Amino acid sequence: MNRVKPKTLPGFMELLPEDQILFNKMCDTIKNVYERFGFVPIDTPVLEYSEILLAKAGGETEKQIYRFSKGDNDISLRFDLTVPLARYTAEHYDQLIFPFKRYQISKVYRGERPQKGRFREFYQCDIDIIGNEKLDTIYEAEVPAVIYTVFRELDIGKFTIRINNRKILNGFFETLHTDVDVSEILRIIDKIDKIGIESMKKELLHLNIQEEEVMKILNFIQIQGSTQDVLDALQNLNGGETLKQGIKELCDVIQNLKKFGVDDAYYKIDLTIARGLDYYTGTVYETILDEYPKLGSICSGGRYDNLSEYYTDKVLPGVGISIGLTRLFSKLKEMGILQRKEKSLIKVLVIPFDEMRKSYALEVIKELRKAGIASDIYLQDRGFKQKLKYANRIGVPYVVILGEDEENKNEVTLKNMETGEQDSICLSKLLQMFMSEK
RNA sequence: GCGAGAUUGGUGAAGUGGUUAACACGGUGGAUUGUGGUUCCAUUAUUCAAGGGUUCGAUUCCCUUAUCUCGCCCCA
Repeated sequence: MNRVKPKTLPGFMELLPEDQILFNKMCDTIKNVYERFGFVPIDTPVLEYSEILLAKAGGETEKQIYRFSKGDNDISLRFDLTVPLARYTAEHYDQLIFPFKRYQISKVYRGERPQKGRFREFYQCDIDIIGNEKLDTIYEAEVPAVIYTVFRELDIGKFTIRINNRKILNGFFETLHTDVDVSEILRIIDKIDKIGIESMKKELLHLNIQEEEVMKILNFIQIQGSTQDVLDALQNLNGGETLKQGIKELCDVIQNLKKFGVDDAYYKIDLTIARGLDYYTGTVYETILDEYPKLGSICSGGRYDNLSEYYTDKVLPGVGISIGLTRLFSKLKEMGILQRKEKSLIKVLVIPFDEMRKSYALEVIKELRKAGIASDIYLQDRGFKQKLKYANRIGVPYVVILGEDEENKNEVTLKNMETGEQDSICLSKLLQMFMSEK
């Protein structure tokens, strides 16, 4: 036999059941909050025509996309959920109800070099709110309100939603005397947390920006303090319409955040947030865990003016955000923030003592399941010790033992696996106990 | 795409130019067949990524290839 060594592709996360249970719980929490805020679910194909995904033709995207042909079709794996959403919205425009609030939790694929905390297959948990021609700016505050609720409920420690506005950045850079492309500068500014202010200064000078202008940039992005301090400082800046507009939007968002009930300890204005994706045109967000800033952004997004411009004439402004769940989960695991271990989801395991007891045991499990109690039955013919050992390993809290005595008396023995206590009771009492516990 | 390092069983790993490759975890079986998580015993890699070379002899030295990890780029 020529055996193939079992192995998974690098950059593809695979979990053991106990971790998968944890992962799914996080997923459920996120989904639950999304739905509570009125987002409807959609699902799009993993594969799309390459021309759809590459319509925008950003250089990086093309390099990282998984692309292949099958017959005459040029096909690619989706690398995010926003581009498929753009296509979806354009394609089903006439059947959608706007503002269209949808969420999607799905896997995406990026063919890049895997590294720590970067995956080639990972889950994104997206929400977007898309308007038909117009979208009120108050939605730019609702999105962080959703994120605030999600991370509060995930209970993974104190976090900060950092907020900025691309119009402020663009408006500010208009006032500079330089030919350098704004996106070049933004890219460097975005890296400040990673490389520090000195390296950033060097890189800016390296772009042939005058020292005087570089100092202006540094002074600008170092505007800090309380939300009110930053807003005041911004009001004092000289600039054109774009800057003014950006500042107004930022003020609105901050005010509305309060109305949505977001605790002001959980967000702050951060002028260094730029976001690489160039489709953002207004408010942008990034979220970090306060205790683990090195982890980087666990969730980011922003406002865009025209989602589907490559697919339709309709103007569809929107705002959205995405949680990179796979990375978040793997980091949280690595740092030991997630611990609760459950190897199994069942409440009770039914163990027939011997072969003769199987039909009685099946009778009992049928009733448990009918009553909606998550339960399982051990059906392998092995020693009784082995059966209990199995129960112990899967971590089930209760075991129901069925032997000759029990069957004769029409009872069951319920054993608490933690304390070791056990008691013989009748079936209806057993059902009652678990039903009331639910 | 560029740069650096690694590659020993199911996992974490120690190790050496020379007859049987530590140790730990995990797995399996057992310690008077109606009671598990502890303990004890047994067992668990003819083989050190693949191919070639040096050598009496290589898992250990050299070369090539492959793979992986970590940076850069970019990003969740």
